[in-house]
Amino acid sequence: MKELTIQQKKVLQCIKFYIKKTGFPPTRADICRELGFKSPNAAESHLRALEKKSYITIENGASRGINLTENTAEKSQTIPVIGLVAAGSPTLADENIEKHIPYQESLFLSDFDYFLRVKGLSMKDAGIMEDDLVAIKKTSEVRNGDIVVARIDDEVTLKYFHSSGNQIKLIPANDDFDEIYINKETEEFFIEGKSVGLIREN
Amino acid sequence: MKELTIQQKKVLQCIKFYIKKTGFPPTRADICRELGFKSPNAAESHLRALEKKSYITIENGASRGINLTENTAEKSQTIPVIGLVAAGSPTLADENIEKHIPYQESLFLSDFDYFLRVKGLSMKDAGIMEDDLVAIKKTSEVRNGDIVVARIDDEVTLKYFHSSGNQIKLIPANDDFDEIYINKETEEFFIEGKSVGLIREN
DNA sequence: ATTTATACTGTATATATATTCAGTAAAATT
DNA sequence: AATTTTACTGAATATATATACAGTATAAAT
Repeated sequence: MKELTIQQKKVLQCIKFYIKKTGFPPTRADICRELGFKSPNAAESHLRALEKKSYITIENGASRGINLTENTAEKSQTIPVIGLVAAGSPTLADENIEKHIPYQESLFLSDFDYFLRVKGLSMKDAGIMEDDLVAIKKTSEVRNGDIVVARIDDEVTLKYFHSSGNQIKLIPANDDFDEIYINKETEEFFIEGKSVGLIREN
Repeated sequence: MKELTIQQKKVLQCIKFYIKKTGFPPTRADICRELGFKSPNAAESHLRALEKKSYITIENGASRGINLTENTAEKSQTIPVIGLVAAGSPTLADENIEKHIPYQESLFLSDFDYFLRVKGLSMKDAGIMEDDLVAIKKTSEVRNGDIVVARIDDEVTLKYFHSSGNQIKLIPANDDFDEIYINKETEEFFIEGKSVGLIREN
């Protein structure tokens, strides 16, 4: 997929927006109106450039005969799947994103920001198995008993959360693993988010 | 939403199909071609009827200015959630359907037919917990090791499947539960489908 | 019993629209 | 240094398209 110029991106965005708004693609004149061009040929040439780069197809002779390519058409929103990397927090940076999966609003009861790919079996008694995708909502407002994504010294982990006084307990759901105790005052600690759902692809 | 006549339904289907195929709505002439009308006014009148009944909106003067109404536009399909009822098989009959949840193709690796709401903890070591939604694909082609929905004497259960010779073993993933042995020849037994994924809403 | 909606054919036409041609100019590529 | 791509203006035009008008006929609603 060849890169688009800034203007070409604007035209493509304009087409997408127009379709979203009206349900049908724009004419050359419509594009000119939206983007301030004074000649329909300005739109025409951009369209042909977009066609050449395979972002759209054009049905010759048909009015509004613009069709967004499969890659170009906005599918239902997608949610990134992030690997649980030992070092570094789960960011939405490209290099951490495993893939995107289609997302439907109201898939879970709460909205969420990304899926975390689970490594290891430290939460197996909570029914969270290796390679499961845990839906994570980015928040630091968590309650005792929540399953949270916690970062301690650049290490990220998924555990039950329990706080009392200055002490935070991170509790695994597996007897083979140990509880982690953190002193709020002295130790660096951060809650990335909490689990609001789970998907397993098997 | 007023009822449509057979012809109006055909026209509406034609519009939907055309948009799916081409990415933009049909002209009056396109509709005539698709449905065999000889006058563009046949299409025009149907369109105005559909507009009157609020199935579409028409932007006057614009070519292909047809827009499917929110209700008319096909949303993502929904998948039924079925309770694991002790007696009786999970059918798609209305009385068994708990609710529908939005479905996105390619949510799981395989397609599937319904979600089964899990009762009990007989599969807890497989990470399947109470109230989880197991995505079930209706099939009787299962392999050893698959998690299957089996029906024995009108009782439905979710277990690991293992077959050897005339004997079928249904194995729970919980030491508190017993394995079930079935003789293919003598006992009535039926595989409803197999698990291809899981969703947990928490 | 009368009106309205459905379901078309057939003709006509104003205009909406794609598309070509002729230019200009700067930036990027070869 | 020469060519191609980008990024437009401006004018012209064939045709794609919506839409009105004149009919015919049957079914449904009031």
